[in-house]
Amino acid sequence: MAATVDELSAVFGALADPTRRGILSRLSTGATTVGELSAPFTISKPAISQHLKVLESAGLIERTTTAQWRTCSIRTESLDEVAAWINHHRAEWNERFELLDERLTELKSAEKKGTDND
Amino acid sequence: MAATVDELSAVFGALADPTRRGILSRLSTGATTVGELSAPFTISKPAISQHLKVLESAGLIERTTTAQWRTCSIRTESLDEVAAWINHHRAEWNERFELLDERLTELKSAEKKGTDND
DNA sequence: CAGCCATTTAAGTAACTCCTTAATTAATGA
DNA sequence: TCATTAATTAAGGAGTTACTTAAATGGCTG
Repeated sequence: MAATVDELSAVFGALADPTRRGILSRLSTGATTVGELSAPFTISKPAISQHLKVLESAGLIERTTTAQWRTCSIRTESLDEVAAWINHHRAEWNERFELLDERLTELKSAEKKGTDND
Repeated sequence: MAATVDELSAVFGALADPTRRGILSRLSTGATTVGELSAPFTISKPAISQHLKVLESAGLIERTTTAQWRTCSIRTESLDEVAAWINHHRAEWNERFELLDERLTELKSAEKKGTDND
């Protein structure tokens, strides 16, 4: 384990990988085993196992052992933390952008030339 | 303008670092220069510069050059994408957990006969 | 018990991250 | 022009991540 990564970093880090987000997406249709979980992915089972370990230590999933099957299921609390962080910042930023938007609207109505870009 | 998987990874990855989240937090009080931005951190300016590059390529900030100062400011669109992903999953998961919660409540009220603990 | 099944651990590797210091670019002002 | 200031690029190192294959673990079953 590397020097105590804070929870938020762990959760964001866990979500930064498309395979792990895929696992969570699949898991949101219901708890399942590692074998089923790894089916849609081309990578090996040990690789999936490692991803699950990351998700577990970030608090995003729970694993319970039933016979030889490890059932994975989702925990929402970590997501809630992340959502709180994001929404906090979005709220602040959106206030600023509303002010900015007013000024830009003024400028636009003055400029009104109409060039499109992507 | 639609979110691709890679964009999402880039944004989550960018948010997975406490220094970068600190930069964003500071930036939410207003646009500023790299020098001011790096003041509260103990790491070198090039390190901050590198973090800014990550944030910029994730679409979380914008940099404009005015004389020898690079002004950094926040973009919210990437955050919106992330928030959408999270809220999508939270909604799904919360549905499942509400169902679970009902069953647990039933169980609790059934148990709640002789024991007083939580 | 022996063998099978689902999954994890172990070991190794290529690529990436985060940081450093030194050199570089670019604008300002005497 | 030359020195100063602001920030970046370059080069490199320590540590981490994401994968691989091979071996091990733990439970089930014939």
